[in-house]
Amino acid sequence: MPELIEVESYRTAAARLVGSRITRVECADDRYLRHTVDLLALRSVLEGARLTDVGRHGKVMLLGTDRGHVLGVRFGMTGRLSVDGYEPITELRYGPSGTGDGVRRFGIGTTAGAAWVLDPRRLGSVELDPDLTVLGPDAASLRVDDLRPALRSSRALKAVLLDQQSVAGLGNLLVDESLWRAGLAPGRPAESLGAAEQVRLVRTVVRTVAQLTRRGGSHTGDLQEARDARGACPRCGAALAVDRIGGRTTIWCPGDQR
DNA sequence: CCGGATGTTCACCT
DNA sequence: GAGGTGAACATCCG
Repeated sequence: MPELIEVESYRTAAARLVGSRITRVECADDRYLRHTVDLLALRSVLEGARLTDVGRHGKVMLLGTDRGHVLGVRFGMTGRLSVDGYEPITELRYGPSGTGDGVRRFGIGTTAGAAWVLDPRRLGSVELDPDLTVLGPDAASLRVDDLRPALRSSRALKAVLLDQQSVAGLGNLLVDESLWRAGLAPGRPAESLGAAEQVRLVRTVVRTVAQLTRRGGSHTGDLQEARDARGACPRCGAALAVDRIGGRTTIWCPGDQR
């Protein structure tokens, strides 16, 4: 589930722990720790530290501590966050909705409560002091000047938008929805966009993220229903195309998107 | 049984 | 170097 919108809801839930002290760190499987030596090392760095802030960049949730270290949490496709039993998102399309121990991949206990990452497919990960310089500007506040360098590419427009190095936070659903709203074909070379199209694209991405956030998730787009049904374009009624672009299934309207 | 799924990474081609 | 493809990760669902 997690695209930027979902991770933002996790960030909000975790923010209630700000100011507390980390008392324990749990991780049953070291494979979940990326670029982080092991659980013992992570514990020595985090346990006893105070949680100073909870941030987010793209799809990465960032837990800041008073020791200067930051813990980055990625949720993969099926990761959810549970804070003292409260889950901002409980319905996951590609994973079970239960909270069994088998999916509790990573946990942080604090003086104010505990947070658990529930991730059946284990596609998420946790990383100490993640390198954020490899991520592009956050999609929620994207500006056309920030995206222009990435658009100077011969790759498919959709592939560029999915690349977290170009712009951080967009996933398959948000990209398809944004391109459909902007009337831009996903397979067009990114470099073929004119100045007006670039502006339209960025404006549409920002608006789409904001609107679907209010609606409650990346799956609440206008294209979603037709996407699930492989149906007709909600705008013009023509049959939607199903292609593979940027390595992902892509639903789009060849009539409306040019 | 098979294929695909809101993600990322890596090996291997062209 | 740039890009593309396919596999892998682990689980559920149609």
